[in-house]
Amino acid sequence: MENHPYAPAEIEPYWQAEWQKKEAFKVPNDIEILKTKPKFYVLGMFPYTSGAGLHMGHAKNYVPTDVLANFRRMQGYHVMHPMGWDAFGLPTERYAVRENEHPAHVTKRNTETFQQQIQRIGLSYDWSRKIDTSLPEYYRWTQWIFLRLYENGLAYLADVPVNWCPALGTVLSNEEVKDGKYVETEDPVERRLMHQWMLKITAYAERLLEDLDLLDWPEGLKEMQRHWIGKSEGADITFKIRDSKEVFTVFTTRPDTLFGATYCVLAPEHPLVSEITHPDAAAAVNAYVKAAVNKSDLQRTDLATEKTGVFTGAYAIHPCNDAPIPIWVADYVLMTYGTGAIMAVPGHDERDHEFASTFGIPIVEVIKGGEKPIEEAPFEGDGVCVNSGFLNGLQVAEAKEKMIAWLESEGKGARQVQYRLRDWLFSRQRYWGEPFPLAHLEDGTIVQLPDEVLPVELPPIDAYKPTEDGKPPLARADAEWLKVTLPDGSVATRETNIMPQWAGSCWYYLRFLDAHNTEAPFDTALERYWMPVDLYMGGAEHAVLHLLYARFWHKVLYDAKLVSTQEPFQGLLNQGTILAESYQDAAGKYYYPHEVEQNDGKAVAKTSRVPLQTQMEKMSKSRFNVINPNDVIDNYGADALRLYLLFIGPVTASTPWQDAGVEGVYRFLQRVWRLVIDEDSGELSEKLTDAAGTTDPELWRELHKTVKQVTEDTESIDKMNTAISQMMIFVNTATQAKSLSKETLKIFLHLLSPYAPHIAQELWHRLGETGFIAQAQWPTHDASVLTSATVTIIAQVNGKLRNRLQLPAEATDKEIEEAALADERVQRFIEGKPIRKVIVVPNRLINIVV
RNA sequence: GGUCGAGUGGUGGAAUCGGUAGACACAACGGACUUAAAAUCCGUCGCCCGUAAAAAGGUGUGAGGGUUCAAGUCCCUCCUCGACCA
Repeated sequence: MENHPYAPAEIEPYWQAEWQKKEAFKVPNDIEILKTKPKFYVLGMFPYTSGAGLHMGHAKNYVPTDVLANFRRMQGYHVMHPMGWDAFGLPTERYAVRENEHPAHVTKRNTETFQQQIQRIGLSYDWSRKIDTSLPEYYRWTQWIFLRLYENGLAYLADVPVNWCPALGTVLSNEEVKDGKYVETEDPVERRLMHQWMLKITAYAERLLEDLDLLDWPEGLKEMQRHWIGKSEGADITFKIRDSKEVFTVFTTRPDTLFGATYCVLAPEHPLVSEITHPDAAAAVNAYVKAAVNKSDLQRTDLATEKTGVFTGAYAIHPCNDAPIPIWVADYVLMTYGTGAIMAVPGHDERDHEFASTFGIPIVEVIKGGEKPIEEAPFEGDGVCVNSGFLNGLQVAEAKEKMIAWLESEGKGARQVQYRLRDWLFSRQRYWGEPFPLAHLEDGTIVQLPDEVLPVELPPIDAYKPTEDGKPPLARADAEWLKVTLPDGSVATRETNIMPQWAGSCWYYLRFLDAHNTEAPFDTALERYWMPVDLYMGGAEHAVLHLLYARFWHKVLYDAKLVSTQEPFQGLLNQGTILAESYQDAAGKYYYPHEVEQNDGKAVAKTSRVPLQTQMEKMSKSRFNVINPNDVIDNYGADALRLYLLFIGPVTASTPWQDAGVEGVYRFLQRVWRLVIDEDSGELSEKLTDAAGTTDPELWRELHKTVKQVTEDTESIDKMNTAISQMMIFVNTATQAKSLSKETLKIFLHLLSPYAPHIAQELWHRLGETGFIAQAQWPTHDASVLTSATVTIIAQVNGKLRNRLQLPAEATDKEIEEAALADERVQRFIEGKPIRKVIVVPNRLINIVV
């Protein structure tokens, strides 16, 4: 009977408590002490603290970052590795309304649960730096940074069409709306013009684009950001309108096709529409404009949908040949992109071609090179200009330049750069968010509140919904809060919008550096020491928006000389998602695994016996396939959870969860345990000796091989799975050894410690060491131990493996060739045929071509 | 529809600069131990052919073609899946 087996449930809570009590992972805030060592800042994206608690995706993010933090710490770095809560936001507010609780109470409970769950994983956070974006001591500085944006003219009010959800009484972002419904509740969403705060992120478009080159990010991710910013170069072209003084401007990336423009289109929202529409067409145009307003941008621009539009009865004048071209109104042109008007070239643009075909508008070929006649299909490729006056015979690139030069000289247009990126809609009509530090004077002027009065705290209100007259929930606050006396004695009304959920996460990585500063958002010297973040890791769902918003704020802070780096996140990785089997019936209804049984290899529902489809999908509550990290810890311990998450594949790969795989790493940990502890007695294993590690050269060599590989694989982050493989190989070898040097074992425990900190610490302690192995020095490998006297040379004939030869490491090419030719098996395949060529790859192989 | 990424045993995945395909695990199977089971330990484990058992051989990284002494890796065409954008 084993009386003293590996028992993670006993050792893990003990060491977690010790680490916390002795503040093992606390980093000093004293800049003089910090300067004595190099720094490493590793950050996992902080969680949104919903009531659902920690899920496997969080663990898949926080475990690898923790391994890296442990590793760098042991290598002698000061490591910034903090954790906090993204706590403002709509889900919490909705939950609070449902349960009739204050969102602050809900948040407090949720964050406590999160912290408890995270701590059970044994992550080495410096908890003294914990932040919560919904606490006044934090959002005071979010407001403070907003004022810096405001002062620089980067925040403004505008009437913009927004996604308005009447049921929720709030504006939603485009990401929250799909098919005209709020993604979470399926409540219908309509388009509405509203007075909203906007942030001028477009002013930074070029830098946000260019500075991507400075970053060590995966190329695909940079590409996504570039695409989102969407820079296109072309020209603005001004069109006159026949029988009118009005003109309108279009943006085009294809000025070379101007001669092919056979109609123009104004967006339904374009201010000129009502001005120029011919009285005969007014009724049809008005009706069309009204209908278009409620469609989403996606509905309007989708290539698959039928093109619609109406003719205004008005004509534009072609800038080159004064030909009249009809002006239409169509909803595939958006007011929010470019100028809200286009010149349509059906011969060389897919949408224009479809539209022209539908409405019988002429299609003119101006670039030669299409495979089909221009009436059948548009040609968007490169070619030679035709039917284009002074452009005839030119290639597209030359024609663009010549046309732009001509437009500029004639005063009819100009070179122009256009971005797809829009300004950022920055206000919400909700409660649970940061109030704006602004107020409105009676005459309509907006004034910023002085820094000294921050934070503007959220007032208590009786209901978290808009007022009857459509004002945001904060307008329900009492007069004492709503009225504010300014330094000059005048009285103003507070802004009652709040900031969106993104605001708090735009700068939290800076607050961690100096989390309790009451004088400033952070100390400048600390910022200069720690920034930039060396590795930022999070889910791919944040690849665009969060990262773009945070980069934007950071650049504003940089311009205000508040931070020292152009970019916040030097390194970045997206961890892969965890997949799990899900079960669905023909109607699309999901079933929990415990409701399913296997029948002849096919899944069926236990009660109804209906056949089910089995598929690998991302773990999520709605798919009924979630495995809770805390359940895994209950059964196997945190070290097994950590190892398993890393062992199933590269950190960045999406991999399926398999319960059996956890058993595998659990067995590995048991083998590690048995290397040190005799399970019968609970004492140290009798195999352990005080002899030097070198007394077992074979194991000593395997150890050094392991040191080398674990160091390299951990450093590269994405190879932590093979680091664990090598540790397994070492443990398998050590298990078979008759005796085991404590020296060897202790070196191994260093390697294991970042990955499985609890067991490493416990065994370290049992071996008589004091203190924390997590604070010990990372071992280095001795290259001379790894070199060996003989090497295995692969002998190939015509590229096919025929034998393996053991040869002295210093054998010359000539000697290798002789040995290979003398080999019996090799000879059998040469069979006296003439040798045409011999290739020798040093220390690796020889290939004989016959 | 476009852009990017990926397809390797029954499964998750290894494989440096093009140089031993399948490391390490899981599952499965066989054996030892046990009254029995679990646990543990030892062994087998791509496919084909072959054998009493081996050895030897052939073939094999989604499909087809190419470059090379040598291709999972490089190039071309196609298929499938995923992510992002429209």
